[in-house]
Amino acid sequence: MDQILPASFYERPVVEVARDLLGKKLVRIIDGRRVAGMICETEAYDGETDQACHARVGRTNRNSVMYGKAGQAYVYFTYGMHWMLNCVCGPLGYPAAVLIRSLIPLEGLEIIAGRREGIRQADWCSGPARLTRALSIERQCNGLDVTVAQNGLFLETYMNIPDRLVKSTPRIGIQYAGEPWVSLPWRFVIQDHSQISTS
DNA sequence: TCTTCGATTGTCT
DNA sequence: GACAATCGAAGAA
Repeated sequence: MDQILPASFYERPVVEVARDLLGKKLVRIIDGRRVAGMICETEAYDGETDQACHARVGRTNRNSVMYGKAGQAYVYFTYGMHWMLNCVCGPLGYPAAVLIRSLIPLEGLEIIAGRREGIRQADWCSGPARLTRALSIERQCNGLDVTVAQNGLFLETYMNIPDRLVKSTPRIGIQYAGEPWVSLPWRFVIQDHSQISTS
């Protein structure tokens, strides 16, 4: 049986957590029903020194959740229309989070289909703003504890992804950050996920 | 108060 | 491949 990831999972260096989040299941309860997908792409954002991280400007009202306890959702609005989902990591008071960039839909497909009408299934959750749209994740999810089921947003164990199937690359959309931040291999993707079998 | 711009996406050429 | 959409956060004035 799949288990909810505990706070201790997130209380580690954010780059490690980003790697280990691959193959986990993101679960959202919508109208009492499970809607879920396997995480296949993540990015790590690490502290105030990381010039790509929102915390580079220090603590603000927007990014304050990142400074809080590991295992919370940091959900923010950008480009005037998109919501992004992150998981807060590391020790209390240290701003770090993992951006969830894509999912493979697994449960509640008919609900996702309704929310992503007219879009082909391969693109339902293949982007950070697409998956929040598909799973109905918006402002009200900011700060939620994702280590308990009662908030309707949590992560579960699912598959273990071996290193040979994990690819790391520079992060997307952060050209403004400058070196070394634009080049750090802090984006993780599952390579060729058709090869993976359930364990 | 005013200006700039973004951890993106969908549409149009 | 290029670009408009769209609005709140952050910083300057």
